[in-house]
Parts: sequence; C-alpha cells; structure tokens
Amino acid sequence: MVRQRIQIKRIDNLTARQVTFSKRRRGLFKKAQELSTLCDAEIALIVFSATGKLFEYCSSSMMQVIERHRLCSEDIGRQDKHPPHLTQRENHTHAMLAEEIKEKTAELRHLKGEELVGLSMEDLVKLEKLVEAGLSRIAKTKGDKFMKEIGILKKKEALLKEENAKLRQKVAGTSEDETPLLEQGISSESVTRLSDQAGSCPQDLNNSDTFLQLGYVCFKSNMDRIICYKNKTNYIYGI
Amino acid sequence: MVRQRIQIKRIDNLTARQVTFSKRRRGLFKKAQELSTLCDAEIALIVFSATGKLFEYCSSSMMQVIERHRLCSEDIGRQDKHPPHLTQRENHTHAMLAEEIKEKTAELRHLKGEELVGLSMEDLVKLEKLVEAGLSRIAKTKGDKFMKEIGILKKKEALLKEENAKLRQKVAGTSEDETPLLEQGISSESVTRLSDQAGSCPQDLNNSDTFLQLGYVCFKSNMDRIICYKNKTNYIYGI
DNA sequence: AGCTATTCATAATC
DNA sequence: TGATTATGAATAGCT
Repeated sequence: MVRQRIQIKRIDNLTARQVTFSKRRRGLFKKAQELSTLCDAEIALIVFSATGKLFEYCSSSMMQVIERHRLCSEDIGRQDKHPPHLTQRENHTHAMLAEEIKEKTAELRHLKGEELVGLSMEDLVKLEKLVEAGLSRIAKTKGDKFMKEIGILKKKEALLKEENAKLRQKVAGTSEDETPLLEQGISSESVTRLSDQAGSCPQDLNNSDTFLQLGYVCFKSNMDRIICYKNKTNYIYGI
Repeated sequence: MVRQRIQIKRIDNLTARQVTFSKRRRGLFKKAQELSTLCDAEIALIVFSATGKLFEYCSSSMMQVIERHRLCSEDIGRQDKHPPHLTQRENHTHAMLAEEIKEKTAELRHLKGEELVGLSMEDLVKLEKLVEAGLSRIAKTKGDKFMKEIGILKKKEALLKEENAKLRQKVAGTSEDETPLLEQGISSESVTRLSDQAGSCPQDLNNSDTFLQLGYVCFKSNMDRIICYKNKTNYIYGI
C-alpha cells in the first residue's frame, strides 16, 4: 500500500531498490511499447541497471533508431564541421535516401488505409482498386498454396489406401469378416462429412495411428478457410 | 474518463493520436526519469513521433549511453572495430538507410500482392487480413467523403429550391398559369427517378441554366458508386 | 513471487 | 492547447 506518495530520490535499501527497479522497469518498457503502437512512434529505450546490466527495447531496430537519432542531432548541433569534401555529397545521398524512405512510408500507410485524409476522391478510388488487386493476388496465392497442399494430401491418401487394401487382404487371410479399417472409395463429399467431426478433434494427434485422419482434419479446417475467402473474393471482384 | 481500458493498437484519428502521443510521451519520460533517480539506473530514451520529430531523454549523456550500449552489443556481434571513422560511419548510415528502403520496398510489394512466393501460409493469412483491414478503411474513408459531398449538395439543393420558389412567386405575378420551371417538392425518391436520365446526360453541362439539374446528376452518379461500394463492404466484412 | 490499498496516469470531455 | 475528472493502471509496502 502506498502510505504516502514516495519521494523520487535514490532508494537506499538495496533489495528494495532492486525490487523497485524490476517492477518499474517492466512498467516503463510496457509504456514505451504502448506509446509506439498507439501513436506510431519509433522508440528506443536503453536501461543500464546500477549493477551494469543492460536492458533495451526498440520498436524497430536499435541500430536504425540510434542512427536516425545521430542524423537528427547532427542537424541541430552541427559540430562535425571537419569533414569538408565528402559531406556535401554524403548529405545529398542521405537526403535522397531519406526522401525515398519518407515516400515509401507514406505509401505503406495509404495501402494500410491510414493517413487517408487529404486524399482526393480520385486518389481514393485508385487506391481502393490497387488494394483490391493486391488482395485478389494474395487470396489467389493462398488458394494455390492450399490446392497444392491438398494435392499432396490426396496422393498420400491414395498411397495409404493402396497400402491399406494390401494389408486388408493379408488380414482377410486370417479372419475374413473383419470390419474394414477405413471406408473404401472415400470421396470429396465424404471428406466434407468427415470434417464435421473436426470440432471434436482428439488430442492424440501425435499418435501415428491417426495419421490419415489427421490429414483429413487439417484438410477440412484449411478448406473451410479457403472457401470462406474465395467467396469473399468472388463477391468483391464480381467474378 | 477512462470508460474502458483502451486497446493497444494504432489510433486512427490523427488529432486523438497526437494528443495521446503528447500525454503519454510526457508520462513515459517522467517514468524514465523516476526510474533513473530511484534505482540509480542509466537510461536513454529516444522517441521519434510519426511526423519524424525527435524527443529524447537521458539520465546522463546520450552519447555516453549509446556508446556504452554499442560496447555491450558489440560483445555479441563484434563486426565494428574501434575506429569509428567518418567514412565508415557514413557508410554505415547508408547501409542502414538502404536496408530500411529494402524492407519497405518488400513490404509494399507484399501489400500489392507481389513477390508472394516464399511466404508461409501463416504469413499469407496475416497479410490478407492486413490488406482487408486497409481496404475496409479506404472504402470507409471514401464513403464518408461521399456522404459529406452529398450533404453539401443537398444543402445547395434546398437553397436553390427556396430561391426557385421565390422566383416562381414573382413569375406567377406576371403570368399565373405558367408551368413551373422545376417540379416542386422533389424528394430523394424522385432524385433516384431523375437519375435514370443520367445515362443520356446532355452535353450542355456548362450551360448555367442547367446548373440545378447537373447537381442532381452528379449526386446520383456518386450515389450509385457509394452504394455499390457500401454493399461490397458490408458483404466483405460481414457488417 | 503474489497481493491489496493507494497513488498515478490518462481517455474523454469541455 | 490546457484544465478537469472519472476510472483503469501501476506500484509501494507487505507477506
């Protein structure tokens, strides 16, 4: 309980100081991260404990931020007047690169639907089309990837079924009226049916005995997603 | 009043973001300073606002802390040797900037649905969500803009109708059974009807006599678009 | 390391 | 931009 608001001065007691350091450090890092996220700020935080241990946080790359900081403070207090020849060219290059970063950052924001105020109607329409096209390509790539995966799984299925059939023949040799280990002639329809059980997915997924079934479960859950997105895509682009 | 705990995600509204940035930044710096004092820690805090403005705090000297940090991290990856000559530093800066450009370029490509090979399924799903969210915001911004424009046009309509009525009264004074210049009591329904003629839009749009009608035509054609997009949006995001 | 009582920070508002 | 205030967060002091 905070009896009275503590004085902001060095805590004399060592353990108390360490505890407070640990707690407040965590708080500070959290706050830094929140500020970075909330306000789209680039933040670097370096903390050395009294014992010399380093703690650091950076919203992006520490090196990048330090570099950026150096550039900024150089602009203000231009103490580095010594470099006579290179500087101008270097600065020019810097300016070019910085400009490019600025432009790309702005474009990224726009594509993410941020900072749209100030854009004209025409800009917005163009941007929307651009993003729609991008989304379409992403969805297609994802779909293709899924289809490929599905193809692989189907091949595996075929192989396993074949193997199964052989094994069943062998088993039939010993006990003839045995129930088949797996339904024969399984089709894509029955896959869909099978998938209804996916909700009650068993925990023994690592059990190699359930390998084939696991294949179906994965297939279904992925299929769900892809169908869902495909529908969306179809509607969006009026395919 | 803090109604409920806010979500830690980028604040969309520009002014709200700026206000929050200002407040939280002050809070963060205060906390940093308190931690430094209370626990005898050496702290450096660098904050770049979204607009690129630099804010910094350091319990001692920024250069010192950065240097100390460099020494610490150097122990891990000892690439840089002692002589931080200008050229080397400049090159380093270039490398950093170039790296940033490279990263941003790659991200832009991805958002535009390019260079997707090599992305994992997870990456693709994340990317798709990101782009969908961006598209949603763009569509919303566009819609808002249209609604605003429509509001302005409606106001203009009302003003002109009022003016019209007055003029009609005057005209009625001279020739009483004249056909009105424009239908009275025009409503949003009749606007829709009117718009059916928009396809055969006359070429004399610059004729000031057709000003009011032009207003309707524009209004309608915009309306069409916005309704169209709104429907899409509703469908896509299940609003 | 957990647990409160209490102060602190701050989102919303004007 | 600054001030206010209600309320969620952080945390000092214990255990």
